[in-house]
Amino acid sequence: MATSEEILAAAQRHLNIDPRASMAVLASAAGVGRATLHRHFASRDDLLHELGTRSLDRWEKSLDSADVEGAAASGDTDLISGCLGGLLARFLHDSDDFGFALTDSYLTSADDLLARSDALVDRETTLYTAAQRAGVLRDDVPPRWLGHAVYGLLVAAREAVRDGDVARRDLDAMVMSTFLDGAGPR
Amino acid sequence: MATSEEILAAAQRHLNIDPRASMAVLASAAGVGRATLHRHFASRDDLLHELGTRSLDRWEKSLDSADVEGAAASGDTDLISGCLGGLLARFLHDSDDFGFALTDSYLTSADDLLARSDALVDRETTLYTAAQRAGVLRDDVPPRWLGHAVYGLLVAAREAVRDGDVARRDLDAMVMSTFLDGAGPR
DNA sequence: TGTCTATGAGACATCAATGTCTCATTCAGG
DNA sequence: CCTGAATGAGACATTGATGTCTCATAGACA
Repeated sequence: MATSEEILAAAQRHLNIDPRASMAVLASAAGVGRATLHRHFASRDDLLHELGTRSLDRWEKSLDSADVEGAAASGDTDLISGCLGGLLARFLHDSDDFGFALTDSYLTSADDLLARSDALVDRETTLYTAAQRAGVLRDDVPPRWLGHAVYGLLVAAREAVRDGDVARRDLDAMVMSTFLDGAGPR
Repeated sequence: MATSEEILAAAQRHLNIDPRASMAVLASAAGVGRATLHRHFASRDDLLHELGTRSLDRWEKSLDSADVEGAAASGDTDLISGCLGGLLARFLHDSDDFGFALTDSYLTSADDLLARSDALVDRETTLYTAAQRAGVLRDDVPPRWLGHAVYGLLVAAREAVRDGDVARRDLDAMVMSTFLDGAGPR
């Protein structure tokens, strides 16, 4: 008996390969009849919305776990620095599961998801701003650009692993180092 | 009388907003009847394939104009450095028009486009490898990772401008500086 | 064993998009 | 003013996906 969780997990896994998979494909990917899939999720939008929500849940949880607000308020260099590193590692870990959500336009389609996403961006921006003040990140660029850069590197990391150009175990350090120090000579 | 060029331009423009636009939508976006659109491009795949080809043409042209092979072969620090800067500026310029091709799965769908893309990646990797040897880029990461990082920053740049977080005129310098020096303190 | 629930298979209607075709109109060039 | 080519509007058949529904069955549990 397949639970909704198992179906979601299978759908997630398969959408990472083919983001446009039909309900029929997703059903068989979950080893479940199409009717059963519809019993768990009335429509494709329902399914996508649930996955989008969980993706945002992860994101939010990462911000919580890293105690973004605490680090930002402290103004402490080491604390902020560690917070950034932890956050990036969490993001990379999450993108293993929810990578497809990075570039696909699910989040853009639903207003409520979009609103939540904006709120999370704001929380994250708080940290970048504090990091700039504390001298952990450069302050000659808009803090939001730093957020975009992190996002871009997550996309890059996903593709790099997918293409086999970088081993997963090297990823965290490589992305963090590229983000902080860039690609210029050591 | 709309030329194929005008139709392609309109389609390109509109696909940057809505990558899933139907033929009917693309036709009216071009100010043209649906039948006329089909007279110019027999199928949607035809249209997408043509746009994908032109996107790759631009990419290839950028590599040509920057004389990637020449710079790589020279081994000269300044030459390679200038080549990299020029290349990045061209990429950013191209992404104004072909940005949708960055994340959408058109290139992945057609084998011939994919093959061309791979070949261009190889050419680009040549430059990164040479840049590492010449001390222009760090050599403690795989050269292909540098390619992915550039790609990721292009995606980031596109979103940053789209969201109004970075002015277009600041983009070239910001992306280049972020790529080379990272986000760490100045 | 008997019952009850969830399931899979599949039929069915619907819908949106695609690609083809026809026909009347328009418009440029002779 | 003609003529002919290109166009727009729209009809049409087809396809693929969606969502609903029915029914027989397998399996859990009393």
